[in-house]
Order: sequence, then structure tokens, then C-alpha cells
Amino acid sequence: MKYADVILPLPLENSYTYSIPPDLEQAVTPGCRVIVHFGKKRYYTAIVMDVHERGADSQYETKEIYALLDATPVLRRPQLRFWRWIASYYLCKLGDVYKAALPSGLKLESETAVTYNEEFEADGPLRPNEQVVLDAFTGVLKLTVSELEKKTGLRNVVPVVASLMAKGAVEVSEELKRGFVPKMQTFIRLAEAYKDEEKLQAVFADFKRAKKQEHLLICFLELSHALNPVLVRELSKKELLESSGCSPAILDGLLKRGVLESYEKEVGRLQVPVCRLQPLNPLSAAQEKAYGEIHDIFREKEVCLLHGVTSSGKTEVYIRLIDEVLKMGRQVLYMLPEIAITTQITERLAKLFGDKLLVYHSKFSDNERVEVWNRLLHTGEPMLVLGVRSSLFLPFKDLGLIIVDEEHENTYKQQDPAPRYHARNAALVLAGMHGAKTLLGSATPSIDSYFNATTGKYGLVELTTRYGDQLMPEILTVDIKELRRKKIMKDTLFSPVLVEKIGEALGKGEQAILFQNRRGFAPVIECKSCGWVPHCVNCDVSLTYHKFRGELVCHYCGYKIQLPHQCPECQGADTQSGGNVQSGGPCRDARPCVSTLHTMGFGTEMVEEEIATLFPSAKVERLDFDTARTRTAYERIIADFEKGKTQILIGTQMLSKGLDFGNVSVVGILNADSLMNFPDFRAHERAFQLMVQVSGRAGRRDKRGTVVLQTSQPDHPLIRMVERFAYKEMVRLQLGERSMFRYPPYYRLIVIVLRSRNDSILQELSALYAENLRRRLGERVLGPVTPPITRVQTLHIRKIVLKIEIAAAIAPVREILESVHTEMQRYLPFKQLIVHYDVDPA
DNA sequence: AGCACGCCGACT
DNA sequence: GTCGGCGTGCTC
Repeated sequence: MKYADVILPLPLENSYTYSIPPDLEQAVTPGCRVIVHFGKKRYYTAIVMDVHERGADSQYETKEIYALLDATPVLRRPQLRFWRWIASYYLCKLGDVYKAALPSGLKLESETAVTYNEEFEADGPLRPNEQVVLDAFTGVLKLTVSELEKKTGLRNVVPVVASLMAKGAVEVSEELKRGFVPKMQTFIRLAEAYKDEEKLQAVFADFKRAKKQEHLLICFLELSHALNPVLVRELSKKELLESSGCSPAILDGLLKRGVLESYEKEVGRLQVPVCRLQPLNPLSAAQEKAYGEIHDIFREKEVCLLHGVTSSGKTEVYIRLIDEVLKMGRQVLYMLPEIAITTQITERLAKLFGDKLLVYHSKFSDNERVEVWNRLLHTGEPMLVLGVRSSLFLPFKDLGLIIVDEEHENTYKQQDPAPRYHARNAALVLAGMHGAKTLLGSATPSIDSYFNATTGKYGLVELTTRYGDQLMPEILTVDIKELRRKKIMKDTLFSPVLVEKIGEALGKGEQAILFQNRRGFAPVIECKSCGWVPHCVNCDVSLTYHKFRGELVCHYCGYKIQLPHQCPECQGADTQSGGNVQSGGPCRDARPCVSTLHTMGFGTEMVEEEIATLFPSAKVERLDFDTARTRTAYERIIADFEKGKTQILIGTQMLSKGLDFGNVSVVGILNADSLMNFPDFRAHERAFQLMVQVSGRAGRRDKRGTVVLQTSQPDHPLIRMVERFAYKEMVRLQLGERSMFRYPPYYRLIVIVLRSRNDSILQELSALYAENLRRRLGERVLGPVTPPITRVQTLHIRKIVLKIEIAAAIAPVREILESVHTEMQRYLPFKQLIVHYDVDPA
């Protein structure tokens, strides 16, 4: 008897052993997907890790593998090694990695389906809920439990279904959700019998009045070259009907005559390659030099950091390297942060690399992602994958190069569900497993990478001139505190300079970008009579006012309510008291003339509203999470701005990601303070990166751009450094602080996040937890601390921070963490805590 | 993660 | 007295 150890897509510690049915003994191999029954009901897609003959000796009863999904493994051998590394370094379960790694089209799960029994007649009165569930079956016989819950609006239909089943009204079964569905298309071919010219002549002679059919057949012969064995090609039904202009009825006539035949064929969803590939652009002298240096560095080092100012043409250098690696017959992974993968870059690469290019992106459909996966799995060809974080998990064969563009982007760190991995750092490990080189690129490298590059761990290459010797933009810092004091900026978000510069730009047919890293209309509203502020019921945050939708929304959990007509606390009494606004900014009545509610602070929606009144004739658009929900919406906004359909683009940090616009002469940073003043050791690094990246959007081929930087701390050292694009100075200053306060890159941070619904248990046990850790790790343990946002989704949060010497091995630390965790489980209320680790938090 | 078992409050 | 709330433990 053979057994397979499998891993399940669940956060479980261990692998599970199933017996292999005799007829599958040969076929089940590591890396294959199998369907297994796990628990009382559910079926899951599991991955075979190991096949062996021991087993059966243990306490539990071994179940049999239910089905084998793959004739050949869906994973390549090194991938499992990579999964194991992620799980061990980022302190999570292998099942978490599995869940993140496979596109969901490859992870079929079972779901309970409920079938209505048509013969059912109630022999007694049904309870109201039972009737509601049965009523959902009008017109359909079968529904899944989740469909039923949606349709009935009931929170928990399972018990109702159970009682209906007992009465014989319904039956339930476990069914696998549909996974990957191949895309089929109908094609048309000439029937075998008519491949002979004479026979075909006879058909034409026979057409008589059927002129349309005759026309269609001629079209078919022309398009398909069916009679020429050299040129013959497959012709889809769609193409035939479109180019001939005939209706399906006419084709049916020919099909009935038996002259033509139709057949179904699987077609790919992946982009159709452009017909002719373009040659590579020649590199500028500076690019050529950088390219040469990278080459030299790769002779001795595994990693190279390319620090190239915005518009220096880093992409051209990448393209040259990609081309070279592909020509050596190896594969390339080109990673970008999620929102930077636009049609711009995709088209550019498609023109150069044609069908060697694969794009892997969360906004692609799941079927498309499975196709990319399968394509890589079944080919050893050199391929270029343009992808996001999760593309690290694709089944590469022999990677030669990984490019991590915009390497400083913190979206490379996965935040919420485990595995909380950093794709840039994980890329280095993956590259190591393939013997590949890694190129990190950024205009504002992360301090960590820059540190590694200057201390010799990585190579460093700099591109200091912008393409075409375009100048860096001029930065005009505006003291908004002063302007407010002088009542010049009393009730507006825009300083006079900014308004003037925008006006000038519009006058010359140029464009402007306005940056405010906060979406919605205002982050807070307040009753100016009684001071009431609406808060989220689940989280410890104020609700953000979204004027467009008339809602108050929680940006942490999505909870939303309608904007109340008046203050629910005081009903808007005492309207005359005139407000207790302390903040410097302008404020608006959330419901003018009606209530005492007014706004505090501002987001992109308010910027949009005010700009529309200042420049009524300009076409304005907003680019943020709310307007760019889908790929098409996002790309439309970008495309409209590129084409000049829009003159002013307002947005959050979505604007800062590697977009190149040719006609932007003004960039406004509306409030730099909100970027700098938040409690995180990386706040200044990030603020600098954001401001420099956004500023980099200003400037045109022939003209220096202008950035208006509004802040209430114009003398802040960080602002001064942004003005001069003094990257190295910023790094030096930050490194001083980091080393003094034991932060990365000198120390490795591991955060233990403890959450609980019960705050007092959380307080007590987190202190105990930290104490236990301190006993083993001493001064390296900080906290527990309560984060600035103390409660998210009804869970209170505390954090314990570990600062580990960078040279220390992680394995002993992991052992200590594990043993302390086990120790903690002795305390019974510990079960009420949800604990996870965040290694190298972003 | 599900799902079942098991123990306590508000209803028939 | 039950229905059903969710705390706790297990799944090869």
C-alpha cells in the first residue's frame, strides 16, 4: 500500500497522510494535485508533498485519495523548496503559502449544494424560515448554500436546510466548485469529401439561387486557403462571419449541405501577440554605461541596485538585460507593484518580446492566470513574465534574471493574510535557488537596499541624468500655516502660487497633477455644536466622509452608514455656538445650512470639488481607490490623461507609481504634513519617496516642470531635502537614527501581533507574553505596545516588537518563539487571542 | 478554515 | 422545557 503526504490550503501545522488507490499508485507523484476528503464534509484540493509506503501504523484512520487532478505535477520541484523557505522565514504555515501560491482556478473546493425535491408536499405547516428557503427555489432546482444565503438574506441557512432535509423537501450534496474553464471557440473547415477540386466545382454548379451561400463559400476558401496545403489555416466561425458579412443562417445552410463542418477547439485567453516585433531602442550614453556596469557587477555579485532618477530610462536598461537573458535561453521575471502594471508597460514589452511575454496580474481573470501558469509549466522556453508580488510562485524553469522595479514600494510586502512575505526579499531567495541574478530598480531606493548596496553586499549603479537631459523640476515650498495666519488661505486648499501655476499650465495647454494621499471628501466630520464625531462600530477610527456617495465609510473594515441629516447626539441644537474647530485647515459644512456637521481635514474628493469651482472649464479626473476599482476604470483614467482629454488629475499615491506623462508641467502636493507625521520609523523615508516620486511626474521633454509643495513645516529638514532631491542626505540622516534606535537595516524586526475581542485578557496576556519572551531574549523585546489604531474589525490589538541583530541566525529565534508560544498555551484564556508574526514589517 | 460538539440565555 | 447563541477542539 502506498501513501501520500499532502498539504491542504488551510493554516495547519502538519501534512496529512492519505492512502493511494491501487490504480493511481503510479500516477500520484509529488507536486500533483489531489482531491481529498478532509473533516466531516469538505473536499479540498491538496498538493502531494511525498509518496511513501509507511503509514497505517498510527492512531488515526487513513482516508483514501478521492481523485487525482493532474497526470503530471502542477509544481516544479524547486517551487516546494521555495514554499518551505517562505513558511519558515515568515513564520507561517505551509498551507498559507500554498493558498497564496496557486491561482484559485487550480484550487477547487467543495461546496454544499442543495437540491429541491419537486415531489415534496408538506404534511404540516412549515416554519417561516423554511418557507423562505423553499421560496428561493422558484425556477431553479439546485442552489449552493452561499447562493441560498444571498438569496434569502438569512444569516445561517444550514440548520434550516437540515430540517428541510429531514422533512424530505431538499437533498444536499457536496460539489466541487468549477475551476479553470478552458475557452472554446467554434472553427469551420472544409468537409473531407469536398477537398477535391472537382467535387467543389460540382457544389458551385449546384448553388443556383443560393447566392449568399456561394459568396460565403468563396470567402471561406479565400480566408482559409483550404485548397492550398501550404497556406491552409484554421478559421474561426466568428472571423468567417465577420469578414464575409454573412449571417449565421447562411453558414448553417452550408453546414447542412455538408460542404463545411464546424468543430470546437480550446483557445487561449492570453493576449494575441502583435504581428511584427520591433527592434530594441538604442541606449543613450548614460544608459549604455549603466548597462555595462550592471554587467560587470553581475560577474561577482548576485544582486545589483539600479538607482536611476525618474525619467532616466531605467526600463530601457531592463529591456536590454531581458533580451540578453532570453537569448541565453533562460527565463526572466519582471516584477512591478500591483498598480504600476499598466497597458503602457505591457504594450511596450509586447512589441519587443511578442508571445514570449506573459502578464500575471490580480486584475486578470482567474482563468487567465491559470493559463499563464500552465503555459510556464508546460514550456521550458525562455519567457518573460511581467507580474506582481504573487508571480514569484509561478512554475519557472531556469530563471536567469529577476527585476524588481520600484523596489522601494512597500506594497511588495504582503500585509494581511499570511504568508506576510516581502516579495523583493523573497525574490532574492528565489533567484538564489535558480542561480539567477536580481536587479533592484528605483528612483528612490529603500534605505535597506541602498544600505546593502553601499556596504558591498549588492552592487550599485547610478543613472543620474534624466533622458534627453531634462531638468529635475523646480520645487516651490509654500508655508500654508503662514498663509492661513495671514488669512490668505482662509477657506481653500490651494495656495495662490499653486492656483497661478495651474492656471498658467492650462493656458498653455499643459496638464497638472494634484496629490493628496487621502481618499474621500474628509477623514473626519464633527458636530460643531457638541463635538460629536462619527466612529466605526468595529474599529477605533473615525469614519471618512464620502460626499459623492453621501456616506460615512470606515477605511479599515468597509463599514458604512448614510450621512446623518443632523447630529444624532444633540440634534443640532445650539447652532449659534459657532464651532470649536482647532485645526488649521478649511472646513466645510457637510450638509450646508441644515446641520451642525462640518468636516475636518480633506481628501481627494474635496480637492476635486474645489478645483472644479476654481477652473470650471478644465476637465478634471480623480484617480484613487474609489474611482479605479477595476482594471478598465483605472486604465481609462490614465489613458484619458495621457491623450490630453483630462487636464487635471487628482489622486492618491496611485499617481506615484511609474507612470510617464509627457505634458505635465505642474504638480501640486497639497499637504506634505500628513505624509510626514505618522508614528512609524519609516515615515520620513516613505514621505521622501512619495514626494520625490510624485514630483518626478512634472517636467516635459523641452521644459522644466514645477512642483508646488504645500506644508506647514517649510523648514523641516525633510522638506529641505525633498527640495534638493537630496536622496543620499536623507539616507545618511535616517541611517543615523536607525542605528541609534536599533531599527533596520541594522536590526531585524519581528512583530508579534496579538488580537482579541476581549481587551482585558489581551492586556494581561500580552504583558505576560512579552515577559516570557524577555526571559529568553532580554533587551531585544519591546512592548507590548498598543498601536495607534487600537481596534480593527472588533479586535483589539497589541504588538510586541523584537529587534534582532541582523547577523543573528533566524532559526534559534524561531525556536524560541515557538517554545514561548507553546508555553503561553498553558494559560487558558490564551485561546481567546489570535496571534500572528510579522517578519520584516513594511 | 470549516464543522461538530457542548454548554448557557430568551423564547414557545 | 427547546432553539440557537458561539466558545473549543479536531480534521489523515
